[in-house]
Formats: sequence, structure tokens, C-alpha cells
Amino acid sequence: MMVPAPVFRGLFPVRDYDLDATLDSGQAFRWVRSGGGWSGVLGRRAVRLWHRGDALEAEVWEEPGDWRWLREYLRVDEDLDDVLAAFPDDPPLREAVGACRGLRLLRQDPWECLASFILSSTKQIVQIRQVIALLCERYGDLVPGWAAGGVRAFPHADRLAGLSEAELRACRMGFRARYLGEAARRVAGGELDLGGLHALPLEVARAALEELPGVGRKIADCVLLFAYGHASVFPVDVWVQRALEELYFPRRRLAPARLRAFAETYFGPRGGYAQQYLFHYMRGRAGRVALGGVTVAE
DNA sequence: AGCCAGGCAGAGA
DNA sequence: TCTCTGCATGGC
Repeated sequence: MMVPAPVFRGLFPVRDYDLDATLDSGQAFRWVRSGGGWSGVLGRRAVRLWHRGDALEAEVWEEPGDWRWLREYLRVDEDLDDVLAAFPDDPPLREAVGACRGLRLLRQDPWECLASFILSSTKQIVQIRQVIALLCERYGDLVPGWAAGGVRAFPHADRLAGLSEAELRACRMGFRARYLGEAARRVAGGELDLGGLHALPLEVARAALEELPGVGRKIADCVLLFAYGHASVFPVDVWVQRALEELYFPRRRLAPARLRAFAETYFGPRGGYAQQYLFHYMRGRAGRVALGGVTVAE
């Protein structure tokens, strides 16, 4: 079987960019490790990425134009020093940043981001990946890529809007099927204008997202942070809640709303970045504890 | 074999 | 405002 060779190549100088941490930090769910790098699909473009010394290398199968679509997704022009300088200077955050310096936020497509996080509720990240992979395999358009027959794009809202709840449930998404279907119908029907949210103030955009069934504060905040670039937004999930309670409020129990209120003032205008470092730090630590459980007995 | 997962909605106090 | 519960599914 002939596997088409990528025909276009781009090189993007970067500093402090940890591609592995970034693409495997639970903000995007379709990147797969391959050939020492990563394979994924952005919009209708298949992309492979590698970290090469002081640059990121990209391969694509269609005319890339000025590459702006990729530079903006990866935020290669964002200066990490500026981001880190906006953090409060405290031991927990220093530790978290030290563990994965170079972790970045992406700038994702709003529909894919919204749909993905609707599917994320009470699911492990591995499972979210599986459900999304299945959804794409069944309902995504084929685009030129690393496989001979093409690779699957993320399904458009209007494609999913035409599916029955049973068809969605068959992608193993359980009770989230009703939520995803309804979101797809409202987006496809123009009732929710995702493009228009860019121009709206943060609170208005958040309220618009929370109108969707199955979308509460946490999922709305993930979309506002990961797709719309609202850098101060601080999504609080179970991991981040654990991190805040353990690192900032040991032996106290705060209601989620109070924890969020603390986080959004304390972590400042780039709080969303701080949140991502804490999230990744806690996940990595949990993994190491699980793996190293035997060797701890010294 | 259970516990729990990048939550949310609805009900009840 | 806060707490409790049901919800599908499957990894570990």
C-alpha cells in the first residue's frame, strides 16, 4: 500500500517549547505519537510535528500558505518569559513550572474544543481520546495525510447534528450523547454563533456557552481558555481542585466556588497558564507515584 | 474487583 | 448557597 509522502515542510524557531508536554497535557485529544514526533489534524489539514533542537518542524500534505494557521494553533510567537513573569512567585508554582517548563497553551478550533470537552465530563483522558477517535473515524471527512486512504478530520457540527442519539451513543460516549447532539444542532442551526463569541466580553461568552445543556462552568472555561485565548480563565477540575487544596489550603475544605474565586484573583492575568502547569504537574506526579510505588519503601 | 475519571443537572435543605 | 445523587463507560 502506498503511503503518500508529505510534500510541504515548515520550520519554526522556538525557545522554551516542550512539544511533548503541550500535546499530551489534556487540552487537545487527537495528537498521537509517531516517528519520534506527533501526528494530528487541524481543521482539514493533516500535520506531523517534531521538536528539532531550537525549532519545531512541521510536515503537511497540502499547500500550507503562510503557515499562520499553524503558528497560531501552536502559539509559537508567545513569549514564555512574559507568561511566567505574570505568575505569583510561590513554591508550589515554582515546583510545577520546574517540572515541565516549556508547556504551552494551544489555540484550538472552538467547535472541536467545545465538543471535546462536552465529552470529557467524568472521563479519563485516555477514554476521551478513544471516544473522539471513534467519532472522527465514523463521521469525520477524509483529508490527505499519512495514510493511503486519507485521515479523518474532526466532524463538523452539521454532520453531528443529523445523527440520532443512538448513533452518538454507539461511539461509547454514554449520557454525553444528548449533550453533544444538542450542541451540534444549536451550532449548526446558528442558534449559537461560535465565531461571534470572539468579539464578546468574557462573561457574556461564558454565559452563552453555559446555555448549552451539559456545559457548566468548568467546560465553558476550558473552551474560553483553550479556544478563545482568555488567558486569565482558570478551569477547576478534580485535579486542579486537589492541587489547590493540597498546595494552598492544606487540611481545609473549600467549596468549589470559593476555590475558583481565590484562583482567579491570586493567579493573575495569565492564570489559565498557571492552571495548566498545576494540572500537568499533578497528573505527572500521580503517574510517578503509581509507577514508583514499590521503590518508595526506603 | 472496585474505585474513579479535565462535570453537570436536578432536587432538597 | 451548599450538598447529594444519577448518569455510561472502561482504565487501572
